[in-house]
Amino acid sequence: MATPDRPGFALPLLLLAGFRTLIDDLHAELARQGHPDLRPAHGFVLQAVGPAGTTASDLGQRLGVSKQAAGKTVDRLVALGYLERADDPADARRKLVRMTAKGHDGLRRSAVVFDDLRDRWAATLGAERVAAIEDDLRRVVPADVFRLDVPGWFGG
Amino acid sequence: MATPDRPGFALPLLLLAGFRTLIDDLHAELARQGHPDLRPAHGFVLQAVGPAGTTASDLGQRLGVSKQAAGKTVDRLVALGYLERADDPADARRKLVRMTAKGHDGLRRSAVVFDDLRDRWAATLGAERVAAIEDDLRRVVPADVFRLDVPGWFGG
DNA sequence: ACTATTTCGTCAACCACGTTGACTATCTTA
DNA sequence: TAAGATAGTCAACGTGGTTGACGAAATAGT
Repeated sequence: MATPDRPGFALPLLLLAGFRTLIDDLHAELARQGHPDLRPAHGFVLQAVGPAGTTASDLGQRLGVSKQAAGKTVDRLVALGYLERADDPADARRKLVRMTAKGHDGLRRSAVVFDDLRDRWAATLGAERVAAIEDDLRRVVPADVFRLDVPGWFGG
Repeated sequence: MATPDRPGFALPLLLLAGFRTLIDDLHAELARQGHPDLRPAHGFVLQAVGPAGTTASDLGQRLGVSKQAAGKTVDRLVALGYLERADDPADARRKLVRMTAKGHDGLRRSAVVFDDLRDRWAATLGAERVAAIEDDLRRVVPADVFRLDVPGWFGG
């Protein structure tokens, strides 16, 4: 991870490397646990769909992409068995997007693995330094970079 | 940036958000400074090409992608005027990939902007906390996640 | 020196993920 | 009821990646 002589280059590179390390470890473990075709982007999507379900347009807004892009991603997740579509009885235009049992399983396992990876970081760095990284990043990241604040997540 | 109740989800999200914030700010500023069509991926590529130039195969290895993917990316950057190809007099198979003056300019400006953004983080968090984030991430990221350690970067 | 192997670049086909524009069907509102 | 906003979809396209195949050129091994 040697970086150029300029100090500013290291920070983005290290943030990306940290993210990629976590994601790579997550998906290696998920593949072992029966979810080999879950891709990095899918976790965000499942999370944005939420336990209550959504529509493609709303999903696009939550993820910050167009409704068409969201629709195509839903297509893929449906083909993989993680999501399903259903008609909205109250609005014939709408198609509700819901997680299947497989979707819930994948998301639940992701959460467990992420907790585990965070513990591993805490074992190396100390719990307070991991918390400090999170606190610092929260202070420096605009509140609207991601709007994945779907209430009720894993609340049970 | 509210995240699910599970603690482990916040860390990857915040690392990604931090990275994206820096990259978005960088490219907004680069667009203002005459490089509107420089994309996030291009900075990594220019950096991997280095002042001495490379070949597409070597570039692919440095970036961890196939030589074909590297070749296509070079095509795009050549079309944009950031890179140029030249025959290797010592090996007729090889085609040297070099940065143009525009390429050097873009990379130099990127470094300046990144330094500036890091200073802005230091103004908010304190210089020692930014340094602590970098140190912590270095300890937890495997050494081979990125091999962009091209010697001599911005050394002159 | 000649064959065998490796390496470099490229072509083709494909996939994931994103974009914009256009269009139909449906719901809302004035 | 006519007009307008919204949901989903189709098509075309761009970008960044993949694998497989292939010719041309360099290198290794008799």
